[in-house]
Amino acid sequence: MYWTLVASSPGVTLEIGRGRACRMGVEPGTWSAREGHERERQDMKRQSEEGAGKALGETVGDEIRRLLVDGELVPGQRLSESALGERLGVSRNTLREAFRSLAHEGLVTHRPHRGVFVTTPSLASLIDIYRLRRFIECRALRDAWPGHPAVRRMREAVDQARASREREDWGAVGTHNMAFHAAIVALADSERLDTFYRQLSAELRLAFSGVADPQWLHAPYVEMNQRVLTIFEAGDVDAAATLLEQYLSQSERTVLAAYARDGGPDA
Amino acid sequence: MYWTLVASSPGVTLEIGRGRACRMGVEPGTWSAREGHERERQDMKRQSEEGAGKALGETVGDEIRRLLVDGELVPGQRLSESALGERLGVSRNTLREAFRSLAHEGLVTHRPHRGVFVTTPSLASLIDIYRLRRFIECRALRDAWPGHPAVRRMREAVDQARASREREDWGAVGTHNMAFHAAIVALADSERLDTFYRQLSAELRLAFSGVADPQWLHAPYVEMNQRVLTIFEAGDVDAAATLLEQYLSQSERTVLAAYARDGGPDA
DNA sequence: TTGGATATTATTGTTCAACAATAACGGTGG
DNA sequence: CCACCGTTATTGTTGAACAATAATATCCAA
Repeated sequence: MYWTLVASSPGVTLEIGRGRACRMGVEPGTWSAREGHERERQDMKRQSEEGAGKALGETVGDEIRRLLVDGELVPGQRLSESALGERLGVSRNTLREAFRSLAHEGLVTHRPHRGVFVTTPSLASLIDIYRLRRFIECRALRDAWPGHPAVRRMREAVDQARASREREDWGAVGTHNMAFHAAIVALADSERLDTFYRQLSAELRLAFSGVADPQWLHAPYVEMNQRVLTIFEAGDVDAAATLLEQYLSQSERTVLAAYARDGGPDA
Repeated sequence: MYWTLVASSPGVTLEIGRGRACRMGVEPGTWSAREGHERERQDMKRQSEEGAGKALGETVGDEIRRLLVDGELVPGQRLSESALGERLGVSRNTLREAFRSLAHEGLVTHRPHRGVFVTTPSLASLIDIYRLRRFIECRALRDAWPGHPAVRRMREAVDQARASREREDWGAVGTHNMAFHAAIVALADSERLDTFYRQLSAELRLAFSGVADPQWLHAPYVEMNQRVLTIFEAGDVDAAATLLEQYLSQSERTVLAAYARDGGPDA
């Protein structure tokens, strides 16, 4: 059966329905690397080929996100369109599209005619982010259903953080700690809230990247996460939420102090 | 005083400091209209000239946002790059950059190789949005300081909504009602939360646009806003928050019913 | 007629080259 | 030290071109 297509106001068309299924045959096109950074450039292409229907622009965005959390790009850095485009093997236009997404997430800051810069979190940003974390996480924990699937994610995050601490892999400890909090937010069962929280995390991570001493930033909280989880699983959600709030306030003080010392305005 | 520029890893440069101020002389370039939609095209250009350093791409995004809230673009519509670009007088590349921002806000949905569509809010989205509204607004109201400047915005929104109701301008009633709720969120004094809520509002507005009968969607809530405000100003924040929660739940039921009737899957 | 495979077409994805516009830089002269 | 011009590198934007793909139309056989 076929449905008809109804045109409307100029510049737009209204899709009513669609026809039958279609074939999916794909023949990967050849791609020639030129000079320098060939590995990364091929990675981009391959990822885009394997990724199910994802546009190259989005793949580039993911790659830049990775460079950010890996600390290869540090706050304050200017991202030159031509140079970064060359490095990633994409054109300026494609890169600019990726920049727009990243700017919307707050990871980079777009200053017209001046360029795109890795966002330097301000003291006000940190305070704002921590206020929101208390706002969101505590409420999510308090209202949670103890049997929620995300509880399992909380448990896994704590275990993995502990394992990473044994290996003294402080970066991984930070990652798993953050996963613990993301799981708390997931208790609220809101897709939009999860997305929002992911942005907050990414921005917070930027602030961490400037701190000289990641061990003290992450290690102490493994046990605190464990305690929150234990109390929560015991069924005393109010106590768990209260503890979480104290915990977040303490974390905030630590981060603010470290920021003032290492990652301040003189990045 | 001049600071030096320090280069780092390939593809990026690190800006340490900057030189002196610079002149701002601007000579507006000529721009030739060709055929059709000349008014809109010139509007874009003029706005971009007047706007302080805003890139044309962002101006285009704002324009599309306007078309969306004005109902000129309805959910489900496909936005052709060439046609819409022609209509707005911008190139495809510029338009695509604007699309990326809009997609990130959830206003449009990007389906690779298929095009950009005005987002059709699902039932699940509406439920999610309303849950978040209760989550955010009630807490913001409960924790608010009664002397907060946003209280004045709440009052103004109620007054303007009432005035618009007299004129039977239901679209404006909806706008001011939403401004009332945005003001409530502003009580929390969080820049990020405000941005997030703005997105939720925009998405909700999309859902409204498909509803046939805007009067019943907006008119009843003018008085409820008034009551919430009165109780809040009287100092009983808990009662105000409780009333707001009931109010939001009722609104949700109304919207869901209207959605199921008018704006359902058969858009 | 039905169903499935193949060709066609319109659109998106991406690159490239070119130019306009601008901010930063360097110098000059007071 | 400051204000006033050129220079220059970068971003902003365009248009054309081509590749890649989804949707459509065509065809052929059962």
